Amino acid sequence: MTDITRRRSDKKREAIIQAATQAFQEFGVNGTSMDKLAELANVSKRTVYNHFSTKEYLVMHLIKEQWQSALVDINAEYKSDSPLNEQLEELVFQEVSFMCSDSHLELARVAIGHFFYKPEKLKDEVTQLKAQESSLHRWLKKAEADNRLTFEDIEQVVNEIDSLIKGQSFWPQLFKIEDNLSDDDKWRITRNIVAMVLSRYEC
Amino acid sequence: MTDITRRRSDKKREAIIQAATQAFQEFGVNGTSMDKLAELANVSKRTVYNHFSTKEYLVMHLIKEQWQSALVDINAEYKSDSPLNEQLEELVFQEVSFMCSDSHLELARVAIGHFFYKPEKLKDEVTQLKAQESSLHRWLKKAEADNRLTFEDIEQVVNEIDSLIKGQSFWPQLFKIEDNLSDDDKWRITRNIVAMVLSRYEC
DNA sequence: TGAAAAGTAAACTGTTCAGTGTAATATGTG
DNA sequence: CACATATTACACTGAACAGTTTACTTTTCA
Repeated sequence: MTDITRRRSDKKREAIIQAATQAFQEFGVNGTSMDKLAELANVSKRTVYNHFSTKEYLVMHLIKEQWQSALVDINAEYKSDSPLNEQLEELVFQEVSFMCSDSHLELARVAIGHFFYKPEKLKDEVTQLKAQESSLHRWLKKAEADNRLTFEDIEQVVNEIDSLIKGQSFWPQLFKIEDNLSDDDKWRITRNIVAMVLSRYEC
Repeated sequence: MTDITRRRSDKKREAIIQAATQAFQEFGVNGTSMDKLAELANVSKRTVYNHFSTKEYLVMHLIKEQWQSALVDINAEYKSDSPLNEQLEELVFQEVSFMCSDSHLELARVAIGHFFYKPEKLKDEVTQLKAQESSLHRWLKKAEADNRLTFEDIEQVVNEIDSLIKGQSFWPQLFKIEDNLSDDDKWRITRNIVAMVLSRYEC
């Protein structure tokens, strides 16, 4: 198989993925027939099936692919010589931005539409997502060890911060109840969250 | 039409509603065929259609019916001679209990399953739900007028509290990621939320 | 008891849709 | 050119499913 052949094939494949990504978000997996999809991708239905043997494979491929591209490493080293609010704002802003990013929302929409009535499967996938959230975890631990924050249950704190982030930058956007956030919005939300957290847990 | 006739008819109707409620939660609206439903209700398919002329009518009936039964009036009068934390805890506890009640979760599951890819319709329904949330609103306003709380944007505060409540007593339960909450859990969550809010906004 | 109301079983219609089979065509390689 | 690989058009299968029709039975009640 040569480069050029592969290139044509890859273009078709790309078109399928492109169309599927968009259609699944807009109409849902169930609302998108393979015929419709092929038409949107400007590709014959048979070609779709040559690349993805079943609809389920296509869906799973998309979810995993988008997961990869959505997974931006959020990292913020704890610094004992820098103000807490600045550091935490930096971290929370990254989380807020990630949560309301198109790539993450799109992924969440497809995944939820696909898994909503398959809670066992959903649980597995969510477990993976949780790995993502350990950066905040680590930062809080170090700040506590450094005697600048005090709390009893770190899981509780992470939960609270997570709730504040998602409640303002994820759930409303997921259901298209609220518009996308501007950078100003994100910073405003971030500052309020940090102010709240520090007023409660700062020593 | 006499009482007894109505009684047989009503029993059938009740069985249909009962079966639909359960099946829609478990398998989703799309995952529940009218044949399956009739079988689960121990009723002929035709009888289902005699009571509900289309599947859509049945779905909407259920959503509205459950909405009614779920809508417990949450009320807490602001009292200037009573500690803020006690009052707010009472109020937040009511909201937490409502959010993670079976009736509310069931409603949310059916509604989200039904509306997930119809954002326009969803928006309408959510607007109605928001009326529910004005009790917290009123309480906060009075506490501020009484100079015991200070904040700039009340919407912001309501949003934050709402996020904290739902992030711990609604979303995880909705997706069956977390088990139902015990009363102890609810109080623990409530106390933490109130402590956080007051540490930030109490004068 | 007999008429009206409600329910039942089962076959049927029409549509949507995932997935397949096939024969023809296009594209690129050696 | 000859060969291999991809793509296409399109007809087809088989299943699921919303909603209907029909011929028949049960329940209620005047």
